[in-house]
Amino acid sequence: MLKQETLSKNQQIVLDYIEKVNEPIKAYSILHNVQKKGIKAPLQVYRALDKLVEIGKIHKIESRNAFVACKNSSCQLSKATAFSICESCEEVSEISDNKLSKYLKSFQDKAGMKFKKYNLEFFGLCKKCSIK
Amino acid sequence: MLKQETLSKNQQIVLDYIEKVNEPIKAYSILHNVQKKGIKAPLQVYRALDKLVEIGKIHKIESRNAFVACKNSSCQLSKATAFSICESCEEVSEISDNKLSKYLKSFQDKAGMKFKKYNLEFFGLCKKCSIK
DNA sequence: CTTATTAATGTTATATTATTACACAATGTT
DNA sequence: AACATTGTGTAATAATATAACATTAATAAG
Repeated sequence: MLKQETLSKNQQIVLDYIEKVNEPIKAYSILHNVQKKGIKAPLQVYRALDKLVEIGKIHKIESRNAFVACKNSSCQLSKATAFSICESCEEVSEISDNKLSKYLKSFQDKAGMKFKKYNLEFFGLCKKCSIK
Repeated sequence: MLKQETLSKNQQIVLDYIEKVNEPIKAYSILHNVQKKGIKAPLQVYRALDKLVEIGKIHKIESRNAFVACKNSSCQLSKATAFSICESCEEVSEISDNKLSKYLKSFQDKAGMKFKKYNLEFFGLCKKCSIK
């Protein structure tokens, strides 16, 4: 039985906006853009973001302090995320590669510890930027 | 020819402290602890941190906004980092696993893009915390 | 060795990101 | 209805990080 079918008002407003922009966006930028919808304070945004991250609807790009809509239906369960980030134009894409995620999900460290979650961020130059 | 054999005064002070504590530590905590050495302002710490990250002497744990000394001599070249993070006690260890790093260094996304850098953070419970 | 260039420092102020604390309202359960 | 859980609203503040500017130290080039 999957939980949390319905989002609250603020969660839905924030998610709608993040899905609309379709690229990583920062919390205070979200705030500015949803003020017309009645959200007034940072905390209202951060609370919505926390919940949306928790249920896998969005991800946080940790190295950029930015949030992006999830493109990968399986994230809601696995919390296993991978991104490519262009260091020139800051374009970010979510990587969904079965082989990679399989490999990382089953990874054990030298003490045999397994992990229930990971976040991987790759850095380089995207196609456009590498020909400039 | 390897560059940057010698660190500047502030860089050395900050690195010494980070190596001494031997666990992830935050910028303002570093600041408090090196004030007796004459470092007075956040920017002095951040500038040293930037340089130390750049030359691979320390790494930033992005999900925690914290910095830790590098345990892995090859990082200075590769900028390829992996950590395990205990979500209970916040213990962080740098993973050095040849197979993993080889796999990730050669990883290409679906467009064939290769990456010169990555950061991977695994989350779970460490040995101590998992038996509690 | 002196001039040019680059890297580092010192300092103040400020920007950006995120949380605490508290009162209250809506929703779901028993 | 009573209770627990989750979400909201608001103000204040904490924590993290950078901009701008003046100066000094280190390096390298002539």
